[in-house]
Amino acid sequence: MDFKGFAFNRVQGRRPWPSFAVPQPAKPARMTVRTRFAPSPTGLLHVGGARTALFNYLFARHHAGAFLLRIEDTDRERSTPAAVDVILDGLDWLGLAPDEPPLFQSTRAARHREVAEAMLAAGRAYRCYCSAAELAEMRERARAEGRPPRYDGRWRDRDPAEAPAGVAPVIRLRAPREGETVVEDLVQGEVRVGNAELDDMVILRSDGSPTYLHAVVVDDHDMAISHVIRGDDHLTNTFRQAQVYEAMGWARPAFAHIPLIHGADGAKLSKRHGAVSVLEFRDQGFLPEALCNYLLRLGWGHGDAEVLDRDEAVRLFDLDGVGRAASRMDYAKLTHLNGVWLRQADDERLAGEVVSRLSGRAGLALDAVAEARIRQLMPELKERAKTLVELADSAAFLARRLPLDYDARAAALLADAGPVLAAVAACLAATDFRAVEVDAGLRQVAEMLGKKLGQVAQPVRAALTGTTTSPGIDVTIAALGRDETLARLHAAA
RNA sequence: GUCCCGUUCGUCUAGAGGCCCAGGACACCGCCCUCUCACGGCGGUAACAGGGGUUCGAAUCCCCUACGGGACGCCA
Repeated sequence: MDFKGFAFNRVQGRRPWPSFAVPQPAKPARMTVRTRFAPSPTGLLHVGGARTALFNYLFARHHAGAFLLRIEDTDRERSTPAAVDVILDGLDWLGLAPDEPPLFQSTRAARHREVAEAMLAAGRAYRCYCSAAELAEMRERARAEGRPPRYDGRWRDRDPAEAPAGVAPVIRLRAPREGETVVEDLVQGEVRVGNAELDDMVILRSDGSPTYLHAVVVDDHDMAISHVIRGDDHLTNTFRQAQVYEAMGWARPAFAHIPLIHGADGAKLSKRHGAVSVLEFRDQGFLPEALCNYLLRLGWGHGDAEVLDRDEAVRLFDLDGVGRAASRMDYAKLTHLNGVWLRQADDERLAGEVVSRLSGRAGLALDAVAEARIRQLMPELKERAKTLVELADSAAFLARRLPLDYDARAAALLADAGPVLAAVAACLAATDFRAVEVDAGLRQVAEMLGKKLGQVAQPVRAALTGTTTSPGIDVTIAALGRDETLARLHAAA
């Protein structure tokens, strides 16, 4: 196995990879499950890619194997370090860090060329001197005649001596013309195609660089990948890749093509469908465990299981639970799931998220006092929010300073609430501001005034928060504390 | 155009010949709980794409049609 191609330089110093030590025990390599996620750095990690990564990760973990990352950056035009960081950050956030340092495909060009040359030497590939114009014309004619646009193999058996001068050739795979290529796909089942449908694909470009289809095979082989789990847009590519394995006499990995994710309208997922990038979901206040949970259930099911943490997912996940049809993003369900995970999340962690999301907002005093209030009320706040954005909004009143802004409904409630607020203030002043005492006090005031509890609580809520919704008024008052509560009551009275 | 894949409530799915006049979850609609908002509880509307077979019996097996998606580059 050759891992010399690993590029450490780009990732060094930016994050601690879980284990830099590459575990290569004496175990038979083929028996070990090794999966990989192989995105091309094009600027964003979208949810489809994230789910592919998740499935690869879960499958590897389930089988006590390794999960690897390969950055397919052979397209130097589009690949930038920033785009690589987006992928790394996204995976990191989702908790899908690979077990070995990422392999950058661009560092492996020499090896790809070497394999292509070997195929050439073995007669399993040949040089083709067709010009771009020639190929275009070939496709054009085929299309006009209603045939599939294929390379016709004109240099397949031609004497290289006839090569036109000054033309740099590409290397093409000498693919079988008869029979058929069969792929046993772990998700799609047995898929077969007649070899006559396939043409001799280019494996090495005229500039000596490898094509994607070729590089992937060489890298998967060299990385000892046992299971290739990828989007089903690659299904038909698999036939050609299978032929490369064939030509090199390499054992094929197992393939599993998982269906794609579509937007709510059933069309291919794109920006116009709303959030598609995982970092975007992070900014919109989704928790990584919620996104993972949602993505897991998209295209995979296990009985009625809906809410699954990482451990359960690892325990239950396997390819036989993966469906075959494309699924649509459902933001409502994701949001619901996020609420479920939010309620289960650690208060301290959520308080930290809220503080960082609130800091920088105008009119807020995020001092130690405010943070303490947020922490204290967090168990109640998180019960009511579906996203971190909502959570932060709902906590903002704890950090506001007088004078408060009242929204329309709150203002209406406060219009003639003076006497009620005064009575509440007077009553509370005598308590110790613990929730139970506050509750008892408010009930007393209500009874005294001949009002229902709600008729007292709502104006108070409006006076304290500037809005008409908040956690229970008793715990809200307790979190705000004596001085702030009384000050806000007086200000609104 | 050619090839490949797919099709269960609006959405995600359970279902691998009788347990299904199809179950769960989200969304939606009622009711309950209740100081607001949530949470929670209870109940409801809602699907096997269509047509042929096979079988005592089909959502489950076969064929056809329709629709949807994907792939056909010296992109990845």
